[in-house]
Amino acid sequence: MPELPEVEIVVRELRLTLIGKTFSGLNVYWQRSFRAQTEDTLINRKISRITRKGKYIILNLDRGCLIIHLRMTGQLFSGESENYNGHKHLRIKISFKDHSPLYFIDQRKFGRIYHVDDSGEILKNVGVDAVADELSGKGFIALLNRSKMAVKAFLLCQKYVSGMGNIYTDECLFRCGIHPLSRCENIPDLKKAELYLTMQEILKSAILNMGTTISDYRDTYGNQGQNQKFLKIYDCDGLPCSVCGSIIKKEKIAGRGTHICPVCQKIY
DNA sequence: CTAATCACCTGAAGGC
DNA sequence: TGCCTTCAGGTGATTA
Repeated sequence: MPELPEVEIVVRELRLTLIGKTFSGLNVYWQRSFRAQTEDTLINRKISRITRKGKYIILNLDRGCLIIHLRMTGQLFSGESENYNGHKHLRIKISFKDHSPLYFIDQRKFGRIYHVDDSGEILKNVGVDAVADELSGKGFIALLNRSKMAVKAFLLCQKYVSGMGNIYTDECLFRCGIHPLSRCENIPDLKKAELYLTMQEILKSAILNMGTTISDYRDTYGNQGQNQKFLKIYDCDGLPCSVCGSIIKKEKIAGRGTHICPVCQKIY
């Protein structure tokens, strides 16, 4: 469910509510949602800093860190707006010394919370964040030049660039007129640069719109995002393309439902 | 190296 | 109503 913009919203909110808090309790209702890869206990650890890499949320503690991935249906709720005790999909409840809770709700049970000494092992195969300052246009083009993958598979694969998911990948490729099956190395340099700029713009404006809510995504207060109102291709199959009027089709590419304008998007 | 398929899970939607 | 299939914002392992 959540891709980079949705995770970024969650991270920004968690910074406001969790920094400086000290753990006092942990209840795990679905064992596989929680992985302790350290001898240390969470109790009495204090949250010092909260960061993000791709779709991973990293709570840095005074010792070790807690890494959270929401996968498809994971949600973090601060409990400020509602009490989620006894919720059907409550997998983990974290309590703090000030008695405030953090709920991890996850219908499909794919999400994970890891307690580790160091984030290195979990993040070792996660590439540079798609909106990080370290990823320049030149750097992005260099990564594409080295890949023979279909561009959709490349963007979905998190090891080169991280944070892109199915929605934003379809949106970026449509806006650039690039067919998702295009081989990265075959895309003209000008188009590669355009893809970089489009990716920055689409992800950043989705953050300004508080993320995309198709069905499950909510921020930590339970609010929906607004970005779904601005999607031009995702979930638009059967509708006319906003640029040329052709009917948008949907097919399976890179293992995912993929939305394409058959006229606007060119295969390279 | 790239691609395809399954596995992990629950629930909503559509066909018959 | 009910049963069956397919699909869903993700990713990791395994197999061609």
